[in-house]
Amino acid sequence: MTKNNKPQTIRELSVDKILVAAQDEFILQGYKGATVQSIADNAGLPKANVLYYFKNKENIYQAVLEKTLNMWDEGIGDIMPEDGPQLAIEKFIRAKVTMSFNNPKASKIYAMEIIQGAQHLKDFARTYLRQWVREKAKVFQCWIDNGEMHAVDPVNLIFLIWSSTQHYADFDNQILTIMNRADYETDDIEHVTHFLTDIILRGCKLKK
Amino acid sequence: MTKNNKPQTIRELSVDKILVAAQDEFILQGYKGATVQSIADNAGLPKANVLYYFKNKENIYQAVLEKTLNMWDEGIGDIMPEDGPQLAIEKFIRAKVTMSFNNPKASKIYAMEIIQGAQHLKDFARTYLRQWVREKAKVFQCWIDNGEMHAVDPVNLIFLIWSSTQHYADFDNQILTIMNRADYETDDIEHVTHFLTDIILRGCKLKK
DNA sequence: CAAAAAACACACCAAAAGGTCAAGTTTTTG
DNA sequence: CAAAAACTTGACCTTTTGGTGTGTTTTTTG
Repeated sequence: MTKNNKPQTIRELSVDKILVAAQDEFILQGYKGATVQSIADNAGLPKANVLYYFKNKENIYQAVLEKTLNMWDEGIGDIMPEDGPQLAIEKFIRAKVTMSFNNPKASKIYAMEIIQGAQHLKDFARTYLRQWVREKAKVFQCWIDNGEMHAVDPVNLIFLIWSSTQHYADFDNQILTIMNRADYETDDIEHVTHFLTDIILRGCKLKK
Repeated sequence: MTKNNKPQTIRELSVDKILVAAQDEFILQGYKGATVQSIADNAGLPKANVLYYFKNKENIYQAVLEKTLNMWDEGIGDIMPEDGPQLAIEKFIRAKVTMSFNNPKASKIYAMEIIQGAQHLKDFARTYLRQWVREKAKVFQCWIDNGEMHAVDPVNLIFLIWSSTQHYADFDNQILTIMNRADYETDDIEHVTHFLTDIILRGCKLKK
């Protein structure tokens, strides 16, 4: 990972501005609805300049998707056999909740892509994900076989944790409306993490 | 509800064909990306004919949204005080899971609308939802106060049930890919319902 | 400091798409 | 059965938009 803190080239700086603007635009308008002009405006660049850095709209979107997937990958945490089921589940939930609150946009881009049939997602993402779930499900299965954990379907457990955590990112508008609030606050991360951990751990008989 | 079984007018027939085609198109392409031409093609009508029944694209989308919301409303089941927490939660989960499997498209349309900021949703829908959650949360709170149920945050419990059930509709592509299957089967409804009910009921200390 | 490379930006084009029109045809109705 | 109402449809217009071409300016480099 190139993580030079500040001294960015002019290219890196522009590309970054474009990607940030593009993410917003793609979320708000969808792939087809997003216009290069609008991305350019929000990035503070003329359209031709945007198309100087990215050959075409598809390329911009691919770059946004890639950035999103990297973020997902980094933020997912891990499920390690040595942690044991209780700690592993808690860590996993905490990682996902934190990511949902800190980076809702990444979650939304990804969600829309999947809902719409993953038309732009390369195969590697699909197979990679399947691999990931298989692997982690196996870890849960071990715990179950060892009697460290109640026998719940591991794959559906992963789905449950994904869905319940990502919901706070993808549906933030609806949640805030329902709770009659303008924005999330930092406390919310802890509160939601605690709520979900409590229910799911007890659901797995890992807590009284 | 006008539920004449067969003798539909030519108008009802055409409107229906258009709405079915439009739903698919809006899911696949998003609002801006959907084209009236494509909707017309999939409905088997010329474009001008589609625009004879609906003044413009926005109206088509509003009609699709309305149909979706009605479906949601009918399928949501209810949370009735007299059922008690255990039965009520089970009924609620079953209703939502069933709807997710039987009508994933409605869920997707709704999800996309919310993710994108509910730009086309009338206010009444937002306030209605808030009202609904408030009301049901109050029922849960009563059960908690009466000691019929462990003290879990009712609003987040509703979110948990929504998210975990709708996930099977919105992300069906991803789930099927991961499970290496082509389609859902009828058994899946029962399996998922049982899985979620089991974990969530135990999470609420309503089951051993 | 000059030449080369990178970045910038105006003007333009062709295709796509929303929507209108007007002239038809079919169905309903009195 | 005739008039009216409902429906159908190809042609057309206008706006939007992705993308290009060309020339200019800025930055880097030897």
